[in-house]
Amino acid sequence: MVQFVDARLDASFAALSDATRRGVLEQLRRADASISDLADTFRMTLTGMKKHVAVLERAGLVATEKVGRVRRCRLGARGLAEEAAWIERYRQVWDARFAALDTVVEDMIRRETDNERGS
Amino acid sequence: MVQFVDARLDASFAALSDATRRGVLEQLRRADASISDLADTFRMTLTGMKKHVAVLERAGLVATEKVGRVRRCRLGARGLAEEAAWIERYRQVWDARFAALDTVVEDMIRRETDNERGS
DNA sequence: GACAAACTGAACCATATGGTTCAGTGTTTA
DNA sequence: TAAACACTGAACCATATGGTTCAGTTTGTC
Repeated sequence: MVQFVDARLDASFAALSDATRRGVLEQLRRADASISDLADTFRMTLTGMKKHVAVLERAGLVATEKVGRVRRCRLGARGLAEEAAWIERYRQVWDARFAALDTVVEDMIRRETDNERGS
Repeated sequence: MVQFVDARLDASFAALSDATRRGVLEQLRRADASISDLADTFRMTLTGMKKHVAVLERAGLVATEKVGRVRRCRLGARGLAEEAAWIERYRQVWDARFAALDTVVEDMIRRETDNERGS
């Protein structure tokens, strides 16, 4: 199973590593849109935008549906729970370090004021 | 400033989009390591691993320091706060949707049991 | 001083990415 | 039915990525 999670994380982090694609998610967060709408927003050819949407769709972050001649794009059902969890583990490590650093600094300050009082 | 954040997110999400590099972070989370150590763990040439470390370093996720003939690698100071915040915005959207879906489902179930009781 | 260890840099390779143009196909609309 | 619209697919291009080998350089050890 680990490999599946790995592949999924590969796909979604790769999808998120492009500013245009993050922008597309931002736009879809507000409202559904067609490929044309998105291409227009990001001043890009339809073909170019379609590729970006395909990347987001493969990662499960966007879902699309053809309605007449328009392809309606909306946020996908998958969410980013795995990704959030992965990142959270690291945030904890870093937070812990900063907390440790804080303690050291506080200690230093306390000792300094003590010395001042003493002298 | 937006462009800086954008470039940073590009770099860090791209860095995270490779299973080997996520593995390197996992290993460094437990203990610092040399390029050799990491290359050994992931059965890769030194040169190959050095490139991965360079990617992580450019993204600010890893910091390195040459000590004698060894390059010591450890988790970088930057953390993943920006990334966590970015993802969190989307998690909220998706959570809200699932909550809404839950309400609908609960409603359906309630109505069904009411009907059963009524008939 | 000689040799091994640990890294570094250049060069190469196959494949992927982010974009384009161009030539379609199917769908509305006048 | 003709024209316009929205998309789709193939082909192309430049550059990036993930790996390798090979030939150094620096540092530690006997």
